[in-house]
Amino acid sequence: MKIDPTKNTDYSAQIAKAIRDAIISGQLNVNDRLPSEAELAEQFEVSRPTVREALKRLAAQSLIRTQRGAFGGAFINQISYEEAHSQQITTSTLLLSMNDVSFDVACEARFALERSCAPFAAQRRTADQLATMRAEIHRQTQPGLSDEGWCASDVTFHRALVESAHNVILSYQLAGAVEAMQPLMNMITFTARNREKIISLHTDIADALEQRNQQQIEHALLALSDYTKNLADNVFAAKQKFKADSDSQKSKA
Amino acid sequence: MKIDPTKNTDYSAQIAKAIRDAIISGQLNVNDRLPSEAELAEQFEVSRPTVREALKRLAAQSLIRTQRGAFGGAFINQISYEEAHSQQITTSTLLLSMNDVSFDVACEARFALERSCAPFAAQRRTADQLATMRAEIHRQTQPGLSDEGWCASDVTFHRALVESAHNVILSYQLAGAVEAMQPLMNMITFTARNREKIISLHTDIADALEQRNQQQIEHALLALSDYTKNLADNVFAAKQKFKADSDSQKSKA
DNA sequence: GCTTTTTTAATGTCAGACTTTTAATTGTCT
DNA sequence: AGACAATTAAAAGTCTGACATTAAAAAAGC
Repeated sequence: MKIDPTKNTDYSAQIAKAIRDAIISGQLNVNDRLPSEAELAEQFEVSRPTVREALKRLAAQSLIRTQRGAFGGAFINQISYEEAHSQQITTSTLLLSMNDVSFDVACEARFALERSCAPFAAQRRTADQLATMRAEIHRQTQPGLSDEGWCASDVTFHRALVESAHNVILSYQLAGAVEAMQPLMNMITFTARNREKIISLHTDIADALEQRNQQQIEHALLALSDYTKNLADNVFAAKQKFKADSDSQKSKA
Repeated sequence: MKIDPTKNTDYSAQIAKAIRDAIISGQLNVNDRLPSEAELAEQFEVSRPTVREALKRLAAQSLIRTQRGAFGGAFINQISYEEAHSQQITTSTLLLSMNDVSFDVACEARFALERSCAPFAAQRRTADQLATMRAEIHRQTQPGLSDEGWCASDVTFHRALVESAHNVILSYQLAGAVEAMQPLMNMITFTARNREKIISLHTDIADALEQRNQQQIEHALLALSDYTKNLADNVFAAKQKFKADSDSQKSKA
């Protein structure tokens, strides 16, 4: 592994790439120890701070972990679902917030993805997940529930649905997608009447799941998607109207 | 923004987190310039190398880009779909390779996710995507096609299907998931007869899409999933048998 | 007014030192 | 011999101060 001084990227970026490639290609295995920073510096013919910058880049992607002290060093990290998940959420959240994705598109994607676990959820759901969903529906009916509490309960409900498919990959992908879209979803405040409607759709989903009726789950999810989109459209239209009104007020004054 | 010297994490990690949080919460906007490394060092009361390590962590996540020269510095990066996509693939690929996920689970997830775009694909597909799919099917019928060529064509085919849903979020999420699972898929080598069957299923999908028949698309995808799972089971069973045979050979000798 | 040169402010890199942490080793006592 | 304490060494973490390289802005020259 060598670096190219003529390339116009940082040494630290090149070194990070070299090590990353070695990990991905399997030359370095989980829990292997990298050479010490001093040794790496010698190997790559750069200074220790440069090596350290490279290692920090890898640490930021959870590719390595470091340990101080004798027999410490940098070790190849076994990436866990949790870590991968949280990284994915950070990335997706930023992507959405920085590229002003329309609510409709996000909402459509969110429920479409969730729909993909319906056939397996219908087959494999356990009493456990069903109980969680019923409990969350009950929480949602409480009149004093705050907006944050409502949203949190919503996430728990939908996560239970996803989990009931009993497929770790699906759970990982969907949980990431759903959670990343949460900030967008939070832009809507739900009135008591809105909540009532959503609770009824949630109940439909839970009932369908209990009866292992795939089609009905999908149908309810689609309805939920449409209803949420509609709600959002109204919210944004109202905002637009408010803005227009205040503008005309200003021009009068 | 200050850091806590009593905490037992690195200063560079703490600084990176502080800046990351400021970006996510919207205190720092796209294309804003961070203070220079020297100024940050002063603000956080650490040395410049420490600040640099923090910045490299952020750069590894494409949260910032740096520019040299006068009036250069670190700027908040607008993360693009492409970048987010490639990051996601790296993460997911590593996750899969390090946690020996069973082929069945991955395969199931892959086609299930793809299924989620069926209703929109049926509605919104254009001649463009259909043409791409037909072209790839044609390529797949060529007898001299290598294994790599086959897989590449497969990816292009399925990506066209996903794109035909015309939903950027779905495209982003699905492309990431599908691509991450490609290494697993590549573990199977397809015989001429296998290919024939898959081509016929691909044709079913393209036909269904042309007729805008959602149900048929989903049906074909499910069939493809089952067929692929079956193939994989046979491949692994054969490997197992081979291993058992060679083991008994050894014990005889 | 346009081009060229100079300045300047920033990142990129280096060398060397010191601090802190941590595990292995060695030593000591029971 | 085994348990506990002191020592040692190797490693990351941090700091200081310097120099190299870039690139934009400002100044100089035409």
